[in-house]
Amino acid sequence: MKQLIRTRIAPSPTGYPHIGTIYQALFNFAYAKKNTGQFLVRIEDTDRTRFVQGAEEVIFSALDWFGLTEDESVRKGGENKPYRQSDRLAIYHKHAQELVEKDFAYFAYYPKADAGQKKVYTGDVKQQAETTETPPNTIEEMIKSGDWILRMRVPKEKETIVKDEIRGEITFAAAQVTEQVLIKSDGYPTYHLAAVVDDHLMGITDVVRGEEWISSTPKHVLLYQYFDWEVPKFYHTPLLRNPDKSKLSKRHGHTSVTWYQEEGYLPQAILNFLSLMGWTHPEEKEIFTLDEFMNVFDLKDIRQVGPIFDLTKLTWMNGEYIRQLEIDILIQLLKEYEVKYGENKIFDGIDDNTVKQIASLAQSRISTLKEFSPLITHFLPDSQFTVLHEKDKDIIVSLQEELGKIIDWNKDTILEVLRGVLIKHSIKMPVLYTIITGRERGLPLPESLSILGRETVLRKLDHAIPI
RNA sequence: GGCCCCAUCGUCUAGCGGCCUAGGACGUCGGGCUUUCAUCCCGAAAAUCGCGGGUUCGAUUCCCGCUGGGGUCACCA
Repeated sequence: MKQLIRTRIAPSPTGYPHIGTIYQALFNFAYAKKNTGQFLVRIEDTDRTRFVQGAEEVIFSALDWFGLTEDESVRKGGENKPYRQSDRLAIYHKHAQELVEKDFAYFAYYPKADAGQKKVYTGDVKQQAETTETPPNTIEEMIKSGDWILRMRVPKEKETIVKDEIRGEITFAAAQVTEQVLIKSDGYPTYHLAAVVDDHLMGITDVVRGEEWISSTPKHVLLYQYFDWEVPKFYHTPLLRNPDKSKLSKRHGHTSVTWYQEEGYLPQAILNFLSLMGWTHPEEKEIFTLDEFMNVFDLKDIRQVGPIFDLTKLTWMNGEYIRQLEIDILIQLLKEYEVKYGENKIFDGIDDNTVKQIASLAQSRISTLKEFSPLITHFLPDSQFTVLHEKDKDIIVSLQEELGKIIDWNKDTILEVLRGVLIKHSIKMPVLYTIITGRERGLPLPESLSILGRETVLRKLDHAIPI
């Protein structure tokens, strides 16, 4: 019988939701769901100095936005609760105590003054400060004192072999594995202890996480051995990169999910794009749904090269998704977007039928929801047709006269009139387009004028007084 | 610096010893359609497969070295 697959992501509530977290969530979610397993979310808030109020909620709403909804978590509950590490302190203490008793961990003296110091790399690991104090006997005593931490022991001679399902076996010499702090002086566990304990207790079978964790995996393997627990399968995915090839960061790229929302990207497009970072569809398809992805993908096929996150290609893909949308859905999305992020109340005072026509014209011309509003400004009731130069006055007059003669007001009759004006004044369409709309590109003119309606167009032309 | 991971067009990538005079996509450039722009269609440029050694009848594909890039060496995750 096949073992039930359980995966997880373990984000820290330290700020906005990171696109890298979504990248991990995608693979974890897809792999679990593909195997009718479960995908859980555990909140790793053991570093209270970096804790950000409200960050937890934003993580969940981001997951919902992408449709990567978990089976178990703080908000969903589940058999393995609690799912927030700060609520599991007693569990970590109990297991840490077990390690102390088995002599797999020891107390090290670290006066409070040293707390929070980032070690400057010197080649030596400073294991503990000089002291004549007697070490504590239990975790409890340690926390009470506040000057001690708990470190794991690492066998001096033995090398540790880590099996990565994507990269194969990786061997680490003992000297490379530091005697990692397990419990900090404030009683909170470090990631290493907490993650191992939780992954085991929560029945995680497959750990899918970023490449940055490879070098600390031997510590984790050692801990599993100390506890005499089965080691889960590890998959280390490549890291998303900035254009300068460094690990994707705020400084050089866009890492916040919020940013993508504000820019008008669609979650399906982002997911599709992300899935192509380090993975290829067997038929080399570029556009596919999350369902299709789950069907055909395999964690083992993930490449090991850190891909550069190319916004240009994402934008193209987003445009593809927008073009595929049913027009009513697109309108719905545009409306929601404008309510949340828009500045112009572009949909006010425009009836549904008109909105539909405008949206249809815009659909092939926008790549993000954000691009819609600037494209249609000339439809706004108080917008004005622009005339930049006195020399164009004659053209405006011709337009007024000729358009005024139209009996059956539609895009074809309008186009015919416009053509006549072009010939009369010996100008080309781009010139006329700019005279009328004040811009060089945008929605097609005959259609736009047709939608605006004869009265409005003539009125606007009236107001188009040369400066 | 030690250790670990990695290395095909500018970018995302296909390739898993001969089908490769290296394929696709984005982007770029040119053309067509056309009422501006876009969509759409057609075409082009773009990788001496990082370099050097092997192994082999034969290497982009296997091995080694070098170089380059990335990650990691916290009482952060």
